[in-house]
Amino acid sequence: MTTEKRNTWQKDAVRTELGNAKGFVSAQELHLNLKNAGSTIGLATVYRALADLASQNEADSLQSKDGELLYRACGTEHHHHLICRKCGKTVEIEAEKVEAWADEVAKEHGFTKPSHTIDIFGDCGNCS
Amino acid sequence: MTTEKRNTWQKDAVRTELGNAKGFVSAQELHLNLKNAGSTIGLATVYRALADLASQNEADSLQSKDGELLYRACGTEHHHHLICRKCGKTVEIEAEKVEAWADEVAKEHGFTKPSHTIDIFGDCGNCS
DNA sequence: AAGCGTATTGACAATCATTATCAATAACGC
DNA sequence: GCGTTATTGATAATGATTGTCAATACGCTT
Repeated sequence: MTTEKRNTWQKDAVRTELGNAKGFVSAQELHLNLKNAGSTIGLATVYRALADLASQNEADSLQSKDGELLYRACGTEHHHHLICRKCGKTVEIEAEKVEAWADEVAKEHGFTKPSHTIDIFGDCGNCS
Repeated sequence: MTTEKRNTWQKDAVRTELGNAKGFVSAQELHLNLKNAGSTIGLATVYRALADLASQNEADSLQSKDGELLYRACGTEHHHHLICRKCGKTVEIEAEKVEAWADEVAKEHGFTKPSHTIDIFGDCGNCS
C-alpha cells in the first residue's frame, strides 16, 4: 500500500506563509508568524510540513551560522555564499561556470543527479 | 592589557589530531578519537580549542546536513570530493579553475585569506 | 627553584533547535 | 454518514553546543 497523502489546512498554511516570507525563514519563525496571525498550528507540524515541502522540492533549505535550518520557497535561483569567518557577513554569489563544471565532473565519473556544496570563506573588509 | 595566551598540551593535542584527520571532523568525533587514544581531555576543551583554531585561521569550519559543526585543518594542500549519495564512494577531483575562481570572487568582494568548501554529490554508476 | 596572578581546564548544568511519542482528530474513499 | 488511517499537537526526549565555576597549571618574576 503506497503511502496515502492527505491535504490539510496546516500544510497549506505553511506553504502560503513560506511563500509570503521574503528570504529564508526558520521553522520557529514561521511557526511564530502563523501563531501571531491567529493560527493554532503546532510547532511539530510546521517542522513536518517544511520537511515535506523540501523533500518535494517545493522549498530549499540551508543552515544559518548558528545552526538553524532555514527554508525558502523554492525559487528557481540557486546560488552560493561568500562568508566572513569573523563576523558571519554573507554575500550571495553567482556561479554559473562552476555549476556547469560541477555537473560535468559528475558526468565524467558516471555520477547522475549531481548536486553540490560550494562555499567560500574569508575575512571581509571590516574584519581584516 | 591584551589577552594573554597560553600553550597547553590540550591545544596541541587537538591541533595534532585535527591534522591527522583526513577530511572534516566534528568536535565530538575528535574528542572520541582523543579519548580512545588515551587522552583525558574534556569535551568542552575540545570545543574551545577548535573554536580557537578556527578564529586563528588554523582551521576551517562548516556545517553538515544534520547540523553538526565540522572542522578541518587548513593551510595544507587540499583537494575536493565527488561523493555518492547512496554508497558513499568518493572520488578525488582536481579543481584548479574553480580554486582560482573562488579566490577571485573573494577578492572582488574585499574578502582576504580566502578558503573554500567544494563538494559534489550524485548517484554513482553502480547506484543509479 | 619557588611564588604569584590569571588563563585554562573539565565535570556538569543549562540552552536550544529539532525529533520522537502517542492519544485524539480529521481527510478521503466508500 | 462510516470506517480506516494519515495527520495533528502537546509534551517528552534527544543531541550538539555553550555557560558555570572551583581547581589547576602556564608563564613570568624573583
